[in-house]
Amino acid sequence: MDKTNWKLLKLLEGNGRLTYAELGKLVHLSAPAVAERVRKLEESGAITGYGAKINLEKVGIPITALVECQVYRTKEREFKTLVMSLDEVISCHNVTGPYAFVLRVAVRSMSLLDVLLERLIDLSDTNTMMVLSTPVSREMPANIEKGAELELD
Amino acid sequence: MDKTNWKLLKLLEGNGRLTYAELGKLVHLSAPAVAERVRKLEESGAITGYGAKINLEKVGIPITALVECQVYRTKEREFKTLVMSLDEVISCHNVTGPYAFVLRVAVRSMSLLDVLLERLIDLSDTNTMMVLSTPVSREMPANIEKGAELELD
DNA sequence: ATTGAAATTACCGTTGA
DNA sequence: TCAACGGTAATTTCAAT
Repeated sequence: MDKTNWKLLKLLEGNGRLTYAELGKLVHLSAPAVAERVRKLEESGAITGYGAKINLEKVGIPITALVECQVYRTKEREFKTLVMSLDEVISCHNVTGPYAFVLRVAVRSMSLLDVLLERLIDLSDTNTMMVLSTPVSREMPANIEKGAELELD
Repeated sequence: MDKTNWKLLKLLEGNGRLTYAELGKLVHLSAPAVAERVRKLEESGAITGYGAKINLEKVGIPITALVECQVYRTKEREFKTLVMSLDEVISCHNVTGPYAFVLRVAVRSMSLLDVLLERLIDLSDTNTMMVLSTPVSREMPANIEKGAELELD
């Protein structure tokens, strides 16, 4: 995990379709050298895949909310199952503290949010925060180079 | 925004490197037809780009936390500026409710989390939840097809 | 179907442990 | 001396048109 690999990760995070030749230009390496590094990053699980970035507003899903869920003691497993089955749940974090789960949900309309919350309320006490804007959104921290000359993996 | 476009979005979300030919097979369309659809999705801003998916643990960043920040009335702008400058902040949502901002942060060590929280505390009251696991994480809702034959864009 | 580009392979040189 | 890494070049595959 040297500085070059961090650069590659950051470059691929920003544009997952850069070619090895292009990456090579940017990190001052040959295409095969880059290919080998990327292959190892993929093999080690550091890179788990490549995906399109989607603007939910532009596809007709204008509403997103954060939902904190204080799950009833006996309903933990049931809750997890429910959450994983709900299409509208974009992310679900299991966290420390009284609110065991924090969900990010995306819906077409407030009425759909309503029915969603109804289902969650059967198994938990919820606290809902509507997302007004998202000034920061990325896959990994910026400027790792600063503290990083570590031996990893 | 017909059913085929939803399928394309979902396929590209899962694998941003699928070729037009491969996509064509999966949605029963010719490669050029798919290319044209994807081009329009990109042009309209529905697809904003393509990126690598990164496993933070595997790259030596094992700790992530959610931080709710109740920003002091007079410090809103200053807070936003600070947050956008912090490398460790992966996402920042501006939300309704007393906690104006919810951050997701990723760090190498608890001591780094400590210094990060120190800086936030100057401008806000914070509540920190350590992320134990993330059972769900995706870019867009699953199974949009259900309610969706809408005319969008 | 053709053209061009990118991925991959093979081979060799350098370096550092 | 050997293992790891990078460069060059040739080949093959494959995607875009």
